[in-house]
Amino acid sequence: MKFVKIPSIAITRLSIYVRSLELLDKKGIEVVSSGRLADLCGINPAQIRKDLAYFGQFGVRGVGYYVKELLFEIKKILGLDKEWRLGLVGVGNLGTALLKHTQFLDTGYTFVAAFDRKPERIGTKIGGIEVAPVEAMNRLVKEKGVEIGLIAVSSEWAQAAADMLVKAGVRGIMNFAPVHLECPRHRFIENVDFSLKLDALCYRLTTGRAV
Amino acid sequence: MKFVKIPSIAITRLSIYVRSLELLDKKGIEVVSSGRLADLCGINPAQIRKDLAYFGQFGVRGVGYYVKELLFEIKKILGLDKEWRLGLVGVGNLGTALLKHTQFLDTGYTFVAAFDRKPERIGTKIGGIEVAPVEAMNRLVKEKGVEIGLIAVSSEWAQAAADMLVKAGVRGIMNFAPVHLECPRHRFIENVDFSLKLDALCYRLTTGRAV
DNA sequence: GTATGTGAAACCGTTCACAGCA
DNA sequence: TGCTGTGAACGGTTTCACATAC
Repeated sequence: MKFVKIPSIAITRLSIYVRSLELLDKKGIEVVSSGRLADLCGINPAQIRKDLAYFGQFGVRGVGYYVKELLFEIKKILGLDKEWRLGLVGVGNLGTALLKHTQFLDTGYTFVAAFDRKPERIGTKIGGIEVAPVEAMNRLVKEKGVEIGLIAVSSEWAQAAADMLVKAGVRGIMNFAPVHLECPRHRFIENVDFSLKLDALCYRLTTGRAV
Repeated sequence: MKFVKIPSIAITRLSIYVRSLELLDKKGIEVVSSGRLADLCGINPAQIRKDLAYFGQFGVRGVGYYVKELLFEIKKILGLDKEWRLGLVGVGNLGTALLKHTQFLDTGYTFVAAFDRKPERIGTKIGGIEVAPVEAMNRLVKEKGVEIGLIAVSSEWAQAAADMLVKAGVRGIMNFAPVHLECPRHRFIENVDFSLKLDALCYRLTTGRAV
């Protein structure tokens, strides 16, 4: 077994391939070359072959890749061959939108719990999930099997929310607050920070640079 | 004048510096070294100095950077020394959350228009903005001076929304739909794609790799 | 013939280390 | 002395080009 370092961005690209492959599969297309897939994703064909090579040999020389097979393999690599249970912290505007975001339903993600600090929100039902007080987090995370926590609270409370999730045993966190969070080793945080993206857009519009 | 290529990620880091500098400024701290700022942002000090060096010399050797001055300069570089007018396309769950997201108010962004296809949503007022039909886009973009368009429609409609915005004269687009959009030259698109981030999180949780 | 898989080269971004200056 | 500004070294990612296999 060879140990090669896998660029973290390669993982993101695998997700992009999954999207295009699902589209091809829906159209009934059975075989795809790295060149064709590259066009669909806007990525260099050699890049695609290299990304796949990190994990094995999935293609047939002179032919290409079988769509269903490759889709299955990439999903297995990413861990998308199971259902993931999500817990939400912060049922404000964004949190509510996430709970109601039914598009999660076709992909392997399901909300199983939602938490908030504010008493007036406790007990309300949004997207079929009853909002619980943060004090119930330890218990509910275990009961419902929450594996990934989504943080949709204000910047000031985001770190506290992360700490509570970690303490309750959650190992993966998606943070929507525009702030850098700390977490212990073997816990993972991904940040979704759209104000950074807005700023980048302003820079581009101001300078005309393609960045 | 020297032409050096500026890494696009450097622009994102400038936004991060702005956040930390605003915090320092609020605390009344007047001078900061690259080392101290590096600690706050979780970034290498040499990286910070290099990022700033792309745009000029803002520090004082032996002293550091004057917080207010550096803040002013970086904001000018990013184009954040003005108010930016936003237009929203798609007033569903996410779109509604964005309109109500009052945190935009303290940063230089303001929503001035919102559009939707669905007749039942037209005319409703959300976050002080009246929802208009997409047919009114050409007129309203000019009237209200929309500079940046936010796309919060489903994947199927995202490209159509982008085309309409571009046709109406919008040069910058933030796309929240999980799909790759095409646009003409000198138009800029930034994608906020949290399903890619979720997938990356699953990979990390599955493999235990820090990526 | 055609498309994959992969070493090697090119490219780009980060970090080091120190010269330059207050 | 202390910290910035920056050329050079380093490390990682992307692209090329071709051997390999169907």
